[in-house]
Order: sequence, then structure tokens, then C-alpha cells
Amino acid sequence: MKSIKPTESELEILQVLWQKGSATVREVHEVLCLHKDAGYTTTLKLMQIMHEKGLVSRNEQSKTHIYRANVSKENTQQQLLGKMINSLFEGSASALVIQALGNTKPSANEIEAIEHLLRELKNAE
Amino acid sequence: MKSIKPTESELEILQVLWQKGSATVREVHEVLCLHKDAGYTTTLKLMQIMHEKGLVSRNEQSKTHIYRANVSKENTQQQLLGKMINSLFEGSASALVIQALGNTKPSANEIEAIEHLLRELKNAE
DNA sequence: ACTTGCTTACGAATAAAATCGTATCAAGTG
DNA sequence: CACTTGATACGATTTTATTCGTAAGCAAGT
Repeated sequence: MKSIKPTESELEILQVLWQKGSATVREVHEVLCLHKDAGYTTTLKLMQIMHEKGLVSRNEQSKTHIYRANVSKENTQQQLLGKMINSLFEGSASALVIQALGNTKPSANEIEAIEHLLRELKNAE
Repeated sequence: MKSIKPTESELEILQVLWQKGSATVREVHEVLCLHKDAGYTTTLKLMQIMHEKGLVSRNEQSKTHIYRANVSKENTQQQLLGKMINSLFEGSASALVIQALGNTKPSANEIEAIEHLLRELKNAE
């Protein structure tokens, strides 16, 4: 189990890759630019570093490389969630859950999904 | 609504302060040393910086200053949770909740608490 | 008065992350 | 062929976070 910790900017890039499946630097950069303002070479450099670290893989067949995330979204979420639970919620996942639910307005569907999961957890005892 | 983003190390210190209510640099440092290894002046400097940023307040009556957190635990949790939901869970709090619950074994009591909260949310519609 | 021990203050070194400028290469187009 | 366009590579700079060394103050205790 490799446990790499992507930085803030790396996460932004991973998100785009997760969403699109695969993308060129330019494609990623276009998306990032919507929110944030940075030069093209900045994005390029970041993705090169991520490649060195093994966070992404790339196909170099054509001159324009095509990147893919090399870590799964679920793993990464789990990783960072776990860290947050430990560092901010004294290790209690349910404390985090309650805090998260308390401050948002989940839809009826979402509530239903969570209740369903809870029922399963109870039965699994 | 001030939105300061504590760094990793600052969070460690805040945690101690939240837990103890108030504490001197040495007291904080003792606790940190259990897990991590850093010099006393490092902790001191961090807390001084946090003071400049307004993350903590301090009583300077006696030579040995007494520190308090100046941001609430709940606010900070909310802040970081929100950021995480946006950056890793496409803005869906329930996605995060499900992921968090899926990978832990909440106790019956905790499940009960969450179900209770869900019922309240439903009634509030 | 002098030493010891604990404190704060502060500057500087180190490390890690992010940003950008410039060089260079490969097509495609006139 | 000369020129433009869009790509990578790479080094340098800037910014932010972390760490620590050293000076200086103050309050004992001897």
C-alpha cells in the first residue's frame, strides 16, 4: 500500500484526470484556469513532477503526452479522510459524519442512501 | 467570517489547546513531543507565528505566557471539511459521509446518533 | 553578587511547493 | 526553405512552512 500525499495543487490536477479519464497538459490546464490563474508551464511542471513521483502515468507515443491518474480516487479519498479524522476529529469517524451532515442540506435521496448504509452496518454486527 | 487556514503543524498545536483549554508553550511542547520530535524553540516559534496570525491569543501577565485557541474547533472542522468536500468529493457531503462510514466500524451508539440526526434533517424539510 | 534554569524574542538556515522564463524540438503551412 | 504554432524540458526564482541557534531577561537559590 503506497501512501503518497498529493499536495493541494496536485489534487486539483488529479481531480481533472479522474473526471476525464485521460487528458493532455493543455486540457488539464484549461480546466484549472477556470478557477485559478497560473501559466501553462506551471501546470506542465506540476504534472512532470507528479509523473516523477508516480502519481500519474503518461503515454509518450505522440509528441503531446497523454496523462492518466495513477492513484485511484477512492484510495486517495480514504487516505486523506483518515488523516483528517485522526487529526481533527480525535479518530472518530462518526464525529466527522455528524459535523458534515449538520452543516449541509442533503437531499431526501442522499439521506435515504445513508440510512440504507447504516442499516447494513447494523446487520453486519 | 474570517477564514484562515492553519497549516499542518499549527493544527497539531490547536488540537492541544482545544483539549486543554489553555496552556503554556512548554505544556504544548510536552504533548507534541510524544509523537513528533522537534526542539522547544520550534514549538515556541510556531506559537508566536500563530499569535501574529490571530490563530491564538495569549495572556502575557506573567513572564510565562499562557495561550488559548482563538478559533473554535467547530469552525475549523467545518472549514476544512468544506474544503475537502469541494476538492475531493465534488461538493457532495453525503459522498464523503458514505465513504467515511464505509471504511470504519461505528459503534451501535454512534449509528444511533447519526440516525437520530437524519430523522431531524428529514423533519426539517 | 553570581550562577543556574527557564523563559521570550528574533534572525537565519533549510526544506518543500509553486511559478515562470527561456531553450529546444517537431510538425504543418505558405 | 523559412516561419509560425504548440509541445516538452529544465533551470531559476519566489513563496511558504519548518526548524533551530543564539541572545537577553528574570527569578530563584547559594
